[in-house]
Amino acid sequence: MARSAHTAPGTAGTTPASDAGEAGSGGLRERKKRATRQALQQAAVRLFREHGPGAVTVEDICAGADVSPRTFFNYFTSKEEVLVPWDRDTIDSTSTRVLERPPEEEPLEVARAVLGEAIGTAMNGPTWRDQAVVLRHHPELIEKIVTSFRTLEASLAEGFAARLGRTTEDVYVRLLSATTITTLRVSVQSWQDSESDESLRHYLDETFERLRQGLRPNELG
Amino acid sequence: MARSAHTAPGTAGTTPASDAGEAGSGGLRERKKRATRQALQQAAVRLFREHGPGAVTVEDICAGADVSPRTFFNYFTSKEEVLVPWDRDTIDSTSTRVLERPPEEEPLEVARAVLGEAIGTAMNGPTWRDQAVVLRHHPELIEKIVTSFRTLEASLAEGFAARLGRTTEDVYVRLLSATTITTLRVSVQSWQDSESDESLRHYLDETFERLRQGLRPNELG
DNA sequence: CAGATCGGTGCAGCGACTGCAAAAATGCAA
DNA sequence: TTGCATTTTTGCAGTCGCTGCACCGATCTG
Repeated sequence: MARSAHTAPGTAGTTPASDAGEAGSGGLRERKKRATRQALQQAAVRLFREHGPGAVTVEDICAGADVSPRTFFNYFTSKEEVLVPWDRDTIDSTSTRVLERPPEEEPLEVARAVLGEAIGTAMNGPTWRDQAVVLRHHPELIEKIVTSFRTLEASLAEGFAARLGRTTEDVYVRLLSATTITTLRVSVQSWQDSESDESLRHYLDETFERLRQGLRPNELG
Repeated sequence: MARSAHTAPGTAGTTPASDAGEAGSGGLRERKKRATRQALQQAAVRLFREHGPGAVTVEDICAGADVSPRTFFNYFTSKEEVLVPWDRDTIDSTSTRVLERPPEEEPLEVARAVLGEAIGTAMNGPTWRDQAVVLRHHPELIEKIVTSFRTLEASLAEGFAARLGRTTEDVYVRLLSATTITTLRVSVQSWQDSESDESLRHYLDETFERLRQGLRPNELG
């Protein structure tokens, strides 16, 4: 979510001098918070996968994670938010990653690279596989987490605005950000639906190449 | 909504031999249903605009439309669905409109024409202006009606699949449908946000031209 | 160890949304 | 007009997502 309504126990200040690493850094509180969040997410995704999201209540999830139902909403603003594949760090770093790409690189190429990284990071998360299964079997849920796509889009737009010397309200910046995020969505979905074992990379390459050619119906498949 | 969960009093069978016109055609039932639906929508949009969507309950809306609260959900599946700018007819006809475009026309051009018609129809609706105001002041609500964009996208995809001799699962068909819907969204939003009195048509032309050029950062603005 | 801070919890409540079955409105034909 | 079938409206009761608030206990800081 863009700006969460809660005090959002997790997000206030990043740990001081935190190595961008992964180990159990930070104080005891930090670690416990991470543990709680992860427990909730894993319990939720597992239950979603087993019984279908509609049949799982927040109460069930919290029972599975061994916390109070009230606590769930200290971490997620909605039941379905546990399915969001990228975390705040990924989203925030997106705008700077756009800036760090080689200056001569074309915008489309920048987007492909940066979004490729983002989804790659997501795929390394502990719940990616289950999240993907759930979303594939219940495509309606994608609508519920569309907000997370928009925050990524916004971060991307920030990066492009800075990179191109324009504003985030600029039509070209908006169009670029919005269509490439959409392209990411299409790529992931096509990849998930495919029986073949083509890599996601393959789909990303195809879709972005199509975009680059102005969506003309030409040669390939 | 794609398939509404309800018996959906409105949608079962279109009036037999209904002229695609607009007058109060059909039997008494048909007319009353249309009236009820419109009363609900107008009351809702007006209240949303006056007090903000968060401060308006379904009960309020139904009081304004003089029907039982239960009835609201016979017509809309969620409170926010009253903000959807296109109706079922528009969505359904989209796929055939795609097929009816001149055969030599390029896909992008087809999309621009068909979506331009769709949004044009929407703008002629009695609640368009207020809907636009509400959505402009409360962009979060767009997420709530994203499903309606997806149904339009699906209809578009059907048309392109037929037109191009491919399937709706084809990556190119998906990409084409998804990105052009996104482009429509960007155009409308930019148009709404602009102070100038450029026509929506102007924004549609610019964004689709950008798309056609492979989203390259060139000359213009 | 004392006080400040912060996450976890219970509670009480609002409001969206649903299924069900009775009631009212409408359509149709005798 | 009357009777019957069909469709829409309504009330009711209930589930569940989600929130504000106030309290408690764990953690941190000095």
